[in-house]
Amino acid sequence: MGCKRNPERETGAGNRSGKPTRKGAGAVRLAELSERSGVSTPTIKYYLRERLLPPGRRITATQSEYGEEHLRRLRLVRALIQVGRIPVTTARDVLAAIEDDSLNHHHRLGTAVQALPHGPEADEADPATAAARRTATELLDLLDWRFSREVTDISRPFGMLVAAIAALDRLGYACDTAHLLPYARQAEQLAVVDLDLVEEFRTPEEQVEAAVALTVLYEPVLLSLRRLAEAEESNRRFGTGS
Amino acid sequence: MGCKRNPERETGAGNRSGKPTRKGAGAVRLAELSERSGVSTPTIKYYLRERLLPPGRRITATQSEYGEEHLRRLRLVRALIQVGRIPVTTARDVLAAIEDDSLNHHHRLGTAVQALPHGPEADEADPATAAARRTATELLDLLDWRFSREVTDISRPFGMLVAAIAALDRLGYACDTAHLLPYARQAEQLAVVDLDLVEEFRTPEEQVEAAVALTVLYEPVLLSLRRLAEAEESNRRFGTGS
DNA sequence: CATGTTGGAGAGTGGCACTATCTAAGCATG
DNA sequence: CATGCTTAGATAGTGCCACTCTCCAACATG
Repeated sequence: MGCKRNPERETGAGNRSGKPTRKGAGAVRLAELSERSGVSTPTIKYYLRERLLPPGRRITATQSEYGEEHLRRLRLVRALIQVGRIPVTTARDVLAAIEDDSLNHHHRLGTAVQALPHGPEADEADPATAAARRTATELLDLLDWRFSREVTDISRPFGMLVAAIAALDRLGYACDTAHLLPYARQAEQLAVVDLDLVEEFRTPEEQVEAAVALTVLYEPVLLSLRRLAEAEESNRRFGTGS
Repeated sequence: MGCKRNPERETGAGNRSGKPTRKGAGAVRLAELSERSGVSTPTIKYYLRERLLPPGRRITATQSEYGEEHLRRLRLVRALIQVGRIPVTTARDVLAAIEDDSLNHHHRLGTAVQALPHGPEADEADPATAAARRTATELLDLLDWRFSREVTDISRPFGMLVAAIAALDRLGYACDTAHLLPYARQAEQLAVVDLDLVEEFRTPEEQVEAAVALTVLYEPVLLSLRRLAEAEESNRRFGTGS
């Protein structure tokens, strides 16, 4: 505190070529990583401890240096946690899945999405849950989502869907396949747009990271746009009246 | 603990006529409210304390009874908190807005949505935020969302959108109006579907409650469907390969 | 009248995301 | 080589949140 560092070291700024920074080019130490990312040093240490960030290159017994890839990773972590609102431990699992070389392209994405937060487990004792499960299954059949259909028992997004339908049902809001279909059709179209975006990246690594980042970071975009659109539509229908 | 209540008291079960329970018909006390809702008595007490639930009808100095409207409210609260993942204090504000008689129809909804969680405030010092704000404003202009356009400074959904765009930008994912437009168009269509659903209710009170409940509870539906659709599309494009 | 339940209030719990403090080891300078 | 700075790593502490526990006096019920 009270100790301002002068940011005159512009060491290696502009290493934007794809390959990982090599041999200390553009490498910085903790303090500067903190400064550049806007994340406090204690928090970076915490992320290192929690393995959200890979350790830096060891220089001496007590010092390491970090490269552009650390900066980028740090920004990804912050985005996932702050904007995507995913818990720290979840973020670790998601990032681990992204990098798991033992899995193929599609599987890595699946594992990553599987780790995403999804709300509490549905209460299987509740009849509303059973009904919701039936509705959701029926919906997948109608949509001919064969892949999702196969794994309904273990898929977290499916569980999330069931829990939401059950809650709506308990409150007496009709929520059957007829109501859900338009939402599902929209989701289908969004998925196409998203995957098109993903395919613009060349390497599998970039693609998987992009897929996860886009999945998570477009969620707030989608929700905020829906809320804005609803405000707009509400204003159109009920505005300045009664 | 270790004390099972026998649920033989079916007091007034089946009061499902719209009007609020009157004069103790169908009224129950805390223990049974807990049993019927599946929410523990301490938690109900906590909600009463936090004013998420209105107090019961006072019978004696130390006892109150609760009607169907309490059961319904309790279910709404649980759904908002558990499925909609909104914080307890936020839920209180949202519910207060729903019931605020001083506001009109459209305004109550606006206030309720305004109270919804929205992530951290955008860091105005960050140039990415400034750029994101420009992008978002431009998007609203393109869409001709005049209503939202007027209140960009104070609208929480707008802030949420800006933060998300800024995060995507910082990570180097292109996120301009061209990319956002399809999402916004989808959101527009969803809003129409949602508001149609809302208009099926007759009284303004029901409509406002429905609007809030549907806004919040369809969010997990939307997100889970998108994740499922992405898995489906990913499987279609990359599945069983490499 | 004995036993158990209730509403109300305060304190306690566990989880989470940091945040603060400490230590030994370094490097930089004179 | 002395001095003053930073750093990695570990441990402990903080603040917030959503409950959860405990206690009490005032009933209710057999």
